[in-house]
Order: sequence, then structure tokens, then C-alpha cells
Amino acid sequence: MTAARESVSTAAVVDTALTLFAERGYHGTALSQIAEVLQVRTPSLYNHMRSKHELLETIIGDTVRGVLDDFREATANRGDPLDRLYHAVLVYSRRHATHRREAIVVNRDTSSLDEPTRSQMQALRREHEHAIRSIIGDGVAAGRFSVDSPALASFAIREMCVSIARWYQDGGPITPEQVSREYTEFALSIVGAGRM
Amino acid sequence: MTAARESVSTAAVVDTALTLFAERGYHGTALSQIAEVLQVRTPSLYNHMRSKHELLETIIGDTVRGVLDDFREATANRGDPLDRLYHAVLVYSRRHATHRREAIVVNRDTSSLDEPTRSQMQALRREHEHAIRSIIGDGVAAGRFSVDSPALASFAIREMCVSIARWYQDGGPITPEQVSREYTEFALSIVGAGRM
DNA sequence: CATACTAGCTAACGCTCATAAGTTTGCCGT
DNA sequence: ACGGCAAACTTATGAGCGTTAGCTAGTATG
Repeated sequence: MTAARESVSTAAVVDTALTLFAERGYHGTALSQIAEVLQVRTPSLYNHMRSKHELLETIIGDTVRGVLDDFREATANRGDPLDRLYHAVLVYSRRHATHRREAIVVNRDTSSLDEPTRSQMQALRREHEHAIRSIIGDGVAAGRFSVDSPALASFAIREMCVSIARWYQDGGPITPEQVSREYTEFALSIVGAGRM
Repeated sequence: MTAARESVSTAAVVDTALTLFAERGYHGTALSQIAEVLQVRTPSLYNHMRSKHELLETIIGDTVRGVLDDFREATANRGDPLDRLYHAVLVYSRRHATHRREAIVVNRDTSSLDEPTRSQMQALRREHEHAIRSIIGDGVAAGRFSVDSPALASFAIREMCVSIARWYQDGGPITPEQVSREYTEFALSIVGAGRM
């Protein structure tokens, strides 16, 4: 009998779960399907995870924290609202072209987390939302942006970026850089800041 | 024993399913939960539907067809690209404020349909997508719009509207008309057509 | 060469789900 | 007043789920 010593790693389980959760949703994915992709029997997965739920928490937690880290790094040491918004949207939109599966799972299945994790994750997402909104508010106050409602503009810009995950094709002709550059222009148009 | 003659209607079953599907997703909703809301035993639901799957098909089919009807009615007898885009976005964004649950289910659970319905629904959605894209292409060709990629602009505008369903509050201070008017401005900004 | 560990495996559990079959009950038209 | 229908009910079935327990076989360590 052949049985290699480490045929499956924890990272491989998470990665496969990510792919299937993104395709069929958390509740629509069975552990047996993850096991099948990895060519392993279902109970063997438990050597690499504690539960199906933990898998979802890991994926969503890592992603949401990554978004905030990206944002902080992109806006650190920048004071100008236009500069801050530009770089915030640039990294946010690029992330959704390069991390499509993660974005889809976060947006579809955060509601499937149970408390208190669910509230924690929603708080983190709200933090990003309010940060973008503040930048827009600052820009309006400084007379650099022209928009009736910073809240609506913030929603529109963020969700526009999120949706990249739904249509972007990984092997396609258009690079993440091109997408993010174009979407950043869209965002600046929305707040009435024109093009850079 | 008291048992009224028609305590539950087909419409009530669909409506309750709509609410729960939007909240927890198709796979995350059990028929027993729908029955509980209607204060009825689970098997009684089968007096008003053929299967759980048919419920999803009804909801998604009606919604997707409604979107296309809305679009056709809004753009009929209009030739000017700016005029066409304005009204297309107006009805699309308003629909997502007034039909939040439907939009959430369509966007989350169309992938849970099985063939051939799934492909049919995706074809209808693509039809709307391409219609918007054509309007933008026409506007660019006529020198009325200024945008690098009509396809990207179309994605951005549509998904921005779709996301209204995710944050809009039904009883809130802001009306669907206000939202749709503001989002229409956003859309025109994206294509570089300025404000009306 | 013996030991301990690791990561597979099979078998089985308890639960929930969608759905089916057959039964009861109350209203409506004749 | 009564027969029939419609819509509820109870009960049951079989499939699939996540998870646990216990076993086996390779690998690395001493």
C-alpha cells in the first residue's frame, strides 16, 4: 500500500474550501466535496482543521483583516483627501481582482458566521466603510470633492470595487493594475474630483 | 379543533421564502423555517408549491424578467444615449431599493439553480448587461461620453446599483427616489457625461 | 531496531433535511 | 343536509450532512 507522509496540508484544505465556498457558498459546499478534490476521505480533513465552521472563520477573518491592513498602509502618511481616496480605492479594487474567491465568500457568507465572530467581522467591515466615508467627507469640507451624500458615494464606490470579484477573469487580457486604475478614475468621477 | 379554510396562500409561501432566502441564503434556509413563520407544519407547504427548488426558480425568474421589462419600458422611444442611460439607471437603481430581497437572492443564489434554468437566467442577466454596455458604447461613439472601456463602466454602474439592496433601509429617512436620483448622477459621472 | 507520532483509513453516530403517503377536518355548492 | 374538495395534519422514509472513535501503516527520532 502506498500512503505518502503528507499528501494534504492545512493550506491546501483552506485553499480548496475557498474555491468551493466561492463557487457554491458555505452551506452549498459539503466537506465530502472538499475531500474529493484533495483525493482524500472526508474524516481525514479533521487532521488539518477543527471544524467546517472554523474554515469559514479563518477565511473571512484573514480576508477582512487584510483589507484593513491594505487600507492603512495605502493611506498612511497621506493628508490630502484626493490622494488618500485615490490610493484607498487603488488597493481595494486591485485586491478584488487578485483575491476574487475571498471577496465572494466574505460578501456571501459572513452572515453564516455565528456570534460573536459575525459581529466582530461586520464591525471591521464597517470600519473600512466609515474610513472611506470620512475621506470623502473631508474632501467635500475642503471643497475638493462635490457630492451630495458622502455615505451614498462611499457605498457606491466600495460595492463597485467589490463586484470586480464577480466578473474579473484571472487569465484574461486585462491586468489587475488596469482594472484598478480604471476603477479609481470611476471613483474620483463619482466624488466629482475629475481625473488625475 | 379550529382549522380555517385558507390560512396560507401560495403568495404567502413565496413571500416568506423570499425573506428567508435573502436573510440566510437558499441552502441556509430549511422548509421547516418557512413553515414555522407561516405557523404551519412543513409538509403543508406542498399544498402551495411543487418543491423547494421551484420556489427559487419562481423568485429568480420573476425578478430577472422584471428587470428586463423595466429596462425596455424605460428606454423605449428614447434615442439619445444620455437619455437612455439616465432612465435605464434610474429604474434599475430604484428597483434595488424597492425590491431588496429579490435582488439579494438573485445575486447570491442564481448559481444554486440547476440546468437548464441556470443558463437561461444568466443569459437574461447578460442581456441587460450588454444592453447597458451598448448604450455606453453608443454614447462614446457619438462623443457624448468619455470612458476608456464601456464594458468596465457597465459593470461598475450595474453592480453599484445592485449593492443598494445590501444597505438600503426600508423604513429609513431616504426614499427610493432620492437614492435612484443620486445613483443616476454617479453613473453619468462614471461615463464622463457630467450632471443633468 | 524500537518508539512515538502523524495522517491516512473504515465504520458508525445522531441529526436534519426534502419529500411522500395516508388521514382528518372544515367550508362550499348543490 | 350532504358529498366533495382543499388544505391542513401525522407519520414515515431515505438520503446526506458534520463529526467521533478506533484502527493501520508509514516516517522520523533515538
